[in-house]
Amino acid sequence: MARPRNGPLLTRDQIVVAALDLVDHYGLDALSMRKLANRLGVDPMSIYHHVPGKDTLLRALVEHVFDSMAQPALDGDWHQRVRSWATAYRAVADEHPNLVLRIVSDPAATAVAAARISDTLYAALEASGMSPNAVVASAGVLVDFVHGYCLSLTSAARQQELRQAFQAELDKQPPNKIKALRCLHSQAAASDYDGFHFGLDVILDGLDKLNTKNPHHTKDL
Amino acid sequence: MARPRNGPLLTRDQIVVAALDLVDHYGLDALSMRKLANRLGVDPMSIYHHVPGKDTLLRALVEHVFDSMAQPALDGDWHQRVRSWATAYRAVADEHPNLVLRIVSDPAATAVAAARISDTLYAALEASGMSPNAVVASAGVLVDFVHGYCLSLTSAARQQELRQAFQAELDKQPPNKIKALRCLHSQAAASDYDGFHFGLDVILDGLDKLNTKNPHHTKDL
DNA sequence: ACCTGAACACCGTTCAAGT
DNA sequence: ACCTGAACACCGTTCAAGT
Repeated sequence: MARPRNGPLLTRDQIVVAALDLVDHYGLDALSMRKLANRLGVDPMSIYHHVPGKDTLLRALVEHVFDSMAQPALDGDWHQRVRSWATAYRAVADEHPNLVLRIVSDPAATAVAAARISDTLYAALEASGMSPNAVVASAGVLVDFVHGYCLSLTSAARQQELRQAFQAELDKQPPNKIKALRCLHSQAAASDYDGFHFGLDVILDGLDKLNTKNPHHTKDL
Repeated sequence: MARPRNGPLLTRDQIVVAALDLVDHYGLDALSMRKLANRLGVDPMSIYHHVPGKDTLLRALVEHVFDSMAQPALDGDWHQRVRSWATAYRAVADEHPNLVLRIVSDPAATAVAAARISDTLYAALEASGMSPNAVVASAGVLVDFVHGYCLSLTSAARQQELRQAFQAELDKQPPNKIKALRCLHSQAAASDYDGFHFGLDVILDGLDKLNTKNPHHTKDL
């Protein structure tokens, strides 16, 4: 309760936690330096003594959520290890859906965050016997898929809106062209099927095929 | 030169084209209703007589760029047709990198835009002999990968910044943990290798395997 | 019907001033 | 060293008024 006599009123960590709370509860657009200061009971400008600006603050948010990411399991075959990595990555997105857009769109933040946790992904891929070049290329495919999937998850939170837009678009199309689209639509609306593991399986199978076709390949990607 | 006596000073199409031009040249953040009006030589509020607000305007931009998307080829086997679809989609992102973030993050816009062009993707997947459920799931994987890849392309435009952040992060890591990361780093910096086709090949191979393992499967996704 | 300008409720950030 | 308040240069949008 009693605040320490000497310590600063504000710490960088308090700022980051409060900002993340704001984003998680009210969305990325609801985070403004002024609202954040208000929530911290402080003058807007006080924040600038601990963080250089809003952009740095957002970067710090991304770092913060990746710091709390679960360490992927290190046992099992390489398929399982890759799945474990992807699942841990996805969990971060699930816990902070309002931050996903920033996670996937800020290259610096992503690079820094990814560096902390992607050793396990590279190690898992190396365990498959791929060449270093293939490891890098494969990691790229996996990261891109996971990013795209996390984005689609975020959109799913606004699925009602999406469904309406989709329905309106469907109604404008000639009926003979949209059988498959209606299928997607009803699928997306009704099913609780999770495309995440399906996608991982497809990619892992594809990497298997690449390995058998081309064992110890080094430069013919 | 002479403007028609009766027509309105402003049309929705002029607004969309000018806004896209602003985004393409100066970035998404540089698009403000006020700057747009200025560029059109008009009062900021005049725009609101043709477009209800900024959000609708951004949605219209996405629709506009997808309207100009190349129609994917309809010949060839289903692998080629999927590649053709993905390439056409990617081309849109290449031509409007500053809009990619909006494209992948606005579910309504994406749904509407995708409906216009994804018949070809579904048709291609159906030609592989998959069940309708598998077609939908496979399309999801492909869309997610393409979205993730397009985002990484956008980031690549700011690769210099990314590389610096990455280097800084590398220098902080213990040297024994980062061999693979350094590999990625130098690869990303030096190579002109395109992960796009590699990713498509991996996914298509994975879908092949799924088809042979499980011909005419219907519900065991 | 279309366009305008003033006004409102916001932003991020700089700067000089306080303790 | 840390915090504050006024100020600057912006936003998107409402509203009443013009033609």
